[in-house]
Amino acid sequence: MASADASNRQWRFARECLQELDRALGRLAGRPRGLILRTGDAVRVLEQIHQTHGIAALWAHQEVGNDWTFQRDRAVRCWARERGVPFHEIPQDGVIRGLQSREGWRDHWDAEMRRPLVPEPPELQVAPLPSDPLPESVGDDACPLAQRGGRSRGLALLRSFLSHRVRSYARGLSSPLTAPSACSRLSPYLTYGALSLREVVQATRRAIEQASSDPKFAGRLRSLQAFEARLSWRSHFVQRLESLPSIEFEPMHPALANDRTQVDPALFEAWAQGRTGYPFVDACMRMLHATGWLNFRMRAMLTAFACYHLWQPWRAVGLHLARLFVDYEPGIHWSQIQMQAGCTGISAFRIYNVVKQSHDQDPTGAFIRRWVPELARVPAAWIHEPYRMPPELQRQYGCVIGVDYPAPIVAHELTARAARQKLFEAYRTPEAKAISEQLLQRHSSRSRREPRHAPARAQQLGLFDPS
DNA sequence: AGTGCAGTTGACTTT
DNA sequence: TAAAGTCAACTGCAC
Repeated sequence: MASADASNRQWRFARECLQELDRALGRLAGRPRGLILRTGDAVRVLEQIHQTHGIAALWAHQEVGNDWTFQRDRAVRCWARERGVPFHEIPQDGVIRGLQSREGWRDHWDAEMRRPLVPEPPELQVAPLPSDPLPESVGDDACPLAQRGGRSRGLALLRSFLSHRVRSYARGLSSPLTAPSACSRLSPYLTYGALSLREVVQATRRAIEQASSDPKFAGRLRSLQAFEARLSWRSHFVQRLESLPSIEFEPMHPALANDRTQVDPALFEAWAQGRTGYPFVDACMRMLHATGWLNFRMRAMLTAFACYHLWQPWRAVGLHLARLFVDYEPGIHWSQIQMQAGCTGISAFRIYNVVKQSHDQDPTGAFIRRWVPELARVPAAWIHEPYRMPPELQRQYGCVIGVDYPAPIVAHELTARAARQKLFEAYRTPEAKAISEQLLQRHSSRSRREPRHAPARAQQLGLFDPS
């Protein structure tokens, strides 16, 4: 495996995208296959092709990936310079390399998204080069319920989302029960480039126009606007990693840098495998294991539970989740992990109450029963906190705590309170506040509208809320 | 009919 | 898309 954030479920998705691209390019070239694939060290592969055929120029998308892709691209740039091969990298998603100030960034993003799509070429000439086979798998993480890759599936999802699923978007995205169908599910297609952000934004804007002009579709206007806003937040976070690549390894704000550095193997594994004794947390983790996807709010809750209630290091937490997300996108991921772990110093701390979320998002317990079969017979009254059941009920419902299902690994109210205290102490000092101010200037968004409660909230840390 | 009071709601603050 | 606490305004009800 190339790096600690990579997993076979991601590779399988990418592989399916490549296979479909291969066939599509083949059609343009009038052959069964159109893609020439090479595996191995990028510089060595390029050098070999250059030796045998001569490379006139390199064209690539400008990737904002992890440190591994960054180092690879640096090596390729270096090689291309040495060999006198022009290397063109095309900026993606409105992200700007070498950005100095966030001023005007939103307008730049708007303009990028308005530019016309590049048309498909009428035909293609494929060089007569041999192609390596695609590796079958890069690990044993099968994830059979994961989304399948390929542009046609991405387009079908885009159509179904904008034509009808978007109606339940605003209402359905918070609960893990409704989110799988209410959310667009386009994220992995955007991550792997099977769909372009620009084509998704443009399709969304057409739907917004339709909803604005046709009363029949007026009801979905809010959802569509919320969706477009999230697409722009997506670029915002990728931009953050582009501008501050250290956030993959170092906390943005040093206030807690020397705290929370040790993994507690028992607590961490219980969280990582969905055995915390909190049914809603465990159901979310197990759904993620099984499907490779979870809605945003529940991702945030899992992260907060690990980093606040269990006080585990954000990077270990982030790596585990990265491997489980089929749609792992480094820029979004590390920005979000740091925010939800309280490492940025420029966002409000969100310490979720996992029992409250359980009641709010899964009132009947249907979601828990689906993913935590140990609790299948426990009625709604006890399912959120089965450890409160009297022993005779535990026996009656076939779920003895500590035997059939674990007891809670921490007392969530106590550990939440402790985390809150530590956070506010760490960020209260004048030095910490000064650093927050600097980070805010450089890496927060510039909203076109004034924040609603600017004066009151400026006192606090929570100026900026992406959601 | 007006008063007292428990309980609710919503805006806002604190952690 | 935090949660919990505070407080004032409001509501429904008993008397």
